[in-house]
Parts: sequence; structure tokens; C-alpha cells
Amino acid sequence: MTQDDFTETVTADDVATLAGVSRWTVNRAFKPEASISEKTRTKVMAAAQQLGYVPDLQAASLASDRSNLVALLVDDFANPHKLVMMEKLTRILRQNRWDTLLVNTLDAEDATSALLTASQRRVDAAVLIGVQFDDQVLKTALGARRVRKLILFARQSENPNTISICCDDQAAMTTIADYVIAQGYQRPLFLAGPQTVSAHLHRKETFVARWQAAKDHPCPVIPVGAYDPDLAYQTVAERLQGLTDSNRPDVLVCENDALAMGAIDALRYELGLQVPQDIAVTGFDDAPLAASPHYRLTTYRQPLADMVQGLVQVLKGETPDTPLTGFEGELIIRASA
Amino acid sequence: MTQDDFTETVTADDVATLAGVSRWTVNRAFKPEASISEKTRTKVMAAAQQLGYVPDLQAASLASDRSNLVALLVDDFANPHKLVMMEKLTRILRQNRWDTLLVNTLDAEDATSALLTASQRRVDAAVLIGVQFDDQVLKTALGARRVRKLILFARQSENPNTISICCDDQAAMTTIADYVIAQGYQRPLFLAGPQTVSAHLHRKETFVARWQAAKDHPCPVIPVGAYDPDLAYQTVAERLQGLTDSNRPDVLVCENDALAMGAIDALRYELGLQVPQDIAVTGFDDAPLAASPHYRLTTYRQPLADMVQGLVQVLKGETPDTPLTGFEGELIIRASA
DNA sequence: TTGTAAGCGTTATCAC
DNA sequence: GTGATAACGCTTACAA
Repeated sequence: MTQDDFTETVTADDVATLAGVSRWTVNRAFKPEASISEKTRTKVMAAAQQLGYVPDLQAASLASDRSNLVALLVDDFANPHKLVMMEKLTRILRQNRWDTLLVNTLDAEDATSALLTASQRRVDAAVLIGVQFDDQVLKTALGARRVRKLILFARQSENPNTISICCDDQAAMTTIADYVIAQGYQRPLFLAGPQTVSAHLHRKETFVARWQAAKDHPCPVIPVGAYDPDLAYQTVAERLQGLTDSNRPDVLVCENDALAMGAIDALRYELGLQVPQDIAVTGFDDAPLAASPHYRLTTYRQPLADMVQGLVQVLKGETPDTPLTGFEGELIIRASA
Repeated sequence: MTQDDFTETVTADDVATLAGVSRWTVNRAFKPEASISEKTRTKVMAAAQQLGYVPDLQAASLASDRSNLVALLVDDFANPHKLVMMEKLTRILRQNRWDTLLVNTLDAEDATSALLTASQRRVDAAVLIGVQFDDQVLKTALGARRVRKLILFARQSENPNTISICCDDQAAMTTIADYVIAQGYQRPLFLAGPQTVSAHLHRKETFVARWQAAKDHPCPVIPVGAYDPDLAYQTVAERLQGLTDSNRPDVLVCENDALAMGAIDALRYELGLQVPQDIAVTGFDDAPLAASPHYRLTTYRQPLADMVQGLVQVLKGETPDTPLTGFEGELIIRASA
């Protein structure tokens, strides 16, 4: 049933013997930058081909202390936007010869043990794209770690020992705020994520401040316990139940698309309201379904590909082209606001 | 900026010296099954704790020829159902001390090189959850590989050198077919995925045969070029455009939820039809949004957790509790059909 | 129960 | 440009 007929491992020594060169020469043949004569290389490669030799990365990383492995810690598989991030990260990292270790981090408490796992594999960096990695977790993690670089992707961090790669959230949210104001909305409601996240986004603060500055009255905020559409659905349904046209908000500014989609569903199916006629909605992320006919969500798209390129530069130890926390995205205007 | 202050690596030797034992004893202290006196273990663990020692898995797998690494090859990040699979796989594998290497396989051609990467990491198994891994790819892959086990997850394979873990697709589709028939639908249309996939699902064949047997007339089939909602949208919009109530199908049986959702959107937003009043729709997978108020999709849920347990048993070399290609899921009846 | 010695397949260093 | 030799940190015998 199982097929344990695996070919016995061919080592560089075997190839060396066949090609009549030293092991180290075989090694060199496999590195593009190595100084080796073209003739020898061809000979070695022919021998390698014949034996089916491929260099063993485990051994290589043991000897070189570079694993070419990046751990990707994800704690929020409910958000389809994560799929987009993972796709971009894995693809571009692989193009640059990094492999990705996907670690499913159950909760904040688990994050430390997840990082431990990563460090045991000697990853070159741990990239966090979760929502639950607050400063406490980061602190613990940094204490116990043997991880070279701790990178927060698409999220700001106050912890100086971590590297943050994200777009300028203030600028982004200001763009949204200005758009909302320009559209003439009068009674915004900000739908925020969990308030326990300390490594957070500043989106709420930025919007609220901007609104206050422009209109001279505060913008109310309601928090949702998780970045989860279902929870957003419930929260919005409860909160807006029974309000009249005049005391109901006329625009729902959401901290991300997951919340926005849950909100739209609640407005439509629980409250019988039309978006954007009765109430407008904005999101953040441009997640996969944001463009679908159900939502046609006005949202903000981060330059993910560029951000991943920034990550690659960090991994390579190069100086990034763009300030790592200053990427600029774009407002995607659709029908929802 | 970067923090390359990484603690210099602590080895088992360091711990051994501090604890006054041999390296091998340190090693033993870290394996649950090892025969070691409780006293020595405590002493060793204390020393390890003090120095911040954790065993190096790279070195361990080099020496032991077991990596405790599984490569997960995914080629279809557009499907949110993949997120569910990844979540289950990574979580349960990690519970069983396997780490997951996520490999983004761009296309069928890339699969071979992806497998090569995996083999260079000496993975214990490669798990394929893609749609493009046809028999040709598998054949090539198996030729050049140094991968111990090649596992097709949630998909059948004709290739005897691979291990397939999936539910009984015939039984599943028969369940759907019988439900559709019992509901009294008269003019089904089967919406199939790409027809180039040779390691395919038998869903189409099963439904078509069942329908033919029950109603004595054929069920038409239209293929969609990819398991992509947008493509399904276009295909359905074009195909059903201009049909009258009487010559239009009354039920759309879709090979998976991604297609079904695209189809529903097309029916609703392009053709102005109501689901299920004007036309019913069924899916397959019970993907994240299947339950949402937009779709309320009648679909089929595979027992993913059990299937992953089966995978774990395969990895451990145990005899599986359930026949690996005979898992049973359940029909989830919602409003769409 | 514990220790010793010889690998595992690379890379790094330094000669030639 | 090429080759010997010593790491890298662990596991696998086998011996004590």
C-alpha cells in the first residue's frame, strides 16, 4: 500500500566519484556564483543528472547556518484575505529561493510555542500575519527565541525588536475618511475589531480624529470581538435594530473587509436596508469577495506584492527601496459607498 | 534596524557539560519514550532551561533521516475552501509534531519543481491538495523524486504509486443526485470543472449516470475552464442567456462550491432569476461562504478532520481506521435546492 | 541507566 | 580553478 521504495540517497560524494572531481567541486557546480570552469561544471552536472543527485538542504543549512526557510505564523484562517497574502508570500518567497513553513497559531498563548517550533527549524525569519500577536506575545517570543528576524507583515508594531512591513495606515485611513467626508455622509459609525490587540492598526484612531477635526463632532465606534463576518453580522444587527432613518448612521466605516461583509449582510438580511441607498459601507483590504456583486465594496487595497518584495529585501539584508512602514495603497471605489 | 543579536546557539553538549552528563543523555531527556531516570531528566531539563537550549530539528533530521516535515502543495489559492483544508491540515499535523511546508504550485509544469524542492528538504511526505496535479505530473514527479510518500488529499488518483485520501465521491454524488431527483427537479444542468484534469473526481460521471438511470434521458454538462467563481459566472451567464422558463434548466448541479457561488451570482445578477424559485443550485465542499445568506447553498461536506487523521495514520505508518478512499461526508441541505 | 565513537551530507577554511 | 580536512548538532549503534 505505502510506497517505501525510495531511491537510496545520492550524495555529492557519489557524483564526485563518477565525475572524477572532489566533492567540493560538485558543490560549486550547483552554486551560480561559484568560480568553476564551464567544462568542469558541465561534466559534474552530467554526472549529477545521471545519478539523480540534488543537494540536500537540511545538511546545507546545518553546515551554513542559513536555512532558507521562513516561518509564516497565521492565526486567523477565517479571513479569506489571508489566502491572498499567503499566495503572494509563498510565491514570491519561492522565486527568491525561500521556502515557507506554515504555522497555524491557535491563539495568543500558542504563539510562543509556534515560534519555538520555528526556531527549532532555524528559520531565517518568522513572519507574523496574524491578529492576535500583541506586544505581550512578541515580548515573550523575543525572550525565548532563536529566531533571527521577527517580522510583522501588514501590521504595525511598537516593539523595537521586530520589523514591521505595512502600509502607512494613517495615510490609508485618512484617504478613506476624506472620501467619506467628500461624499457628504453625516453620521458615520466606525466598526472596529477587537480592542485587546495592542499591536494594532491605528485605523480607528485615525478615522475618529479626522472626522472630529473636519466636522467638529465625534464619530461613534463599536467594537466587534473578532475579525469575523458572523460576529460583525450579529453586532451590527443588534446595534442598528429599531433605529429610524434619521438616527441611524448613514455610513459604516469598517476596519477591514471581513467586518464590512458581515455588516452588509446584516444590513440587508436582518434590517432590510439597502447599501448604499439607506446606508453606505467601506472596508479595508480588498479581500477576494469585495468585488463580487453582493458587496461591490469600496475599500482600500494594500500593495501586497511590493510589501513582499520589501520582505525579501529584509531577508537578503538589503536596504529596502521603500520605508518598510510607509507603503502606499489605493482606494478602490465601488458601489457600497 | 535589523536585529541580528541572535543568541549564539546552545548545543546539547553545552547542556551536557553544565548538567555533568553526556550529550546522549541530554538527548534522551528530550524524548518522552527514552529510558532515563527521573532525577537525571530533571537535572538535564534544568540545565537546558538555564541555557535556553532547544534541540535543533535540522540536525536531528539529518542524522535520523526523518524530517517531521510535510510539504503541502497547493495550486488553487482562489478557492476559500483551501483555507479550511490548510487550517485543518496544519493544526492537526502540528498536534502530531509534523511541520508543514507550504508550496505554492503555479501550474502543472511547476509541480515537478515544487516536488523537487520538497524532496531537497527530505520531507516525510508531500500532500497535494491542488486541482492541476494530473497523472502526467504525478508520473514525472514520481520519477525524479526523493519524496517518501506522495499523497493526494481530497482527490482520487489512478496512479498506484500515490496514496489517495478522499471521501467516496461516487457515494457522495449519488447522495446529491438522489436528493435532486427526490426534490422533483426535471431539467438538470451539470456545471463541471476543467475537463483536462485526469486525476479527477468522478462527480460528473456519477451524476450523469445516476440521472440517466433514474429518468432515462441524459443530463447536459457544461465545463468551466477553472474552478473559479468568476469564470463560472461568465459561463453560466452566457449559457443561460435568453432561455425561456420552459427550456431553462430547473437545477444547476455544480462540481464544487466555487462554481456554485459563481453560478448563483450569475443567475441573480445577470439573468434576474431567483434561487431556488426559478432555478435551484447545489454545490460540493461546504466552503466558508456556503452558509451565508447570499447562498444558503445545499452542498456536501467532507469529513475533513477524519481525513486528516487518516493522513496522520499514513504518516505514522499505522493501518488507517477507515479505508483511505472511502470517507463518508454528509449532505448539507440549505435553501438553494 | 549512561557513555563513547562513528556517522548523516553539506559548507568553510585554507592550502595547492 | 580545485582539493583535503574540519566543523555543523544531532542520532545510532554498541559498549560500560
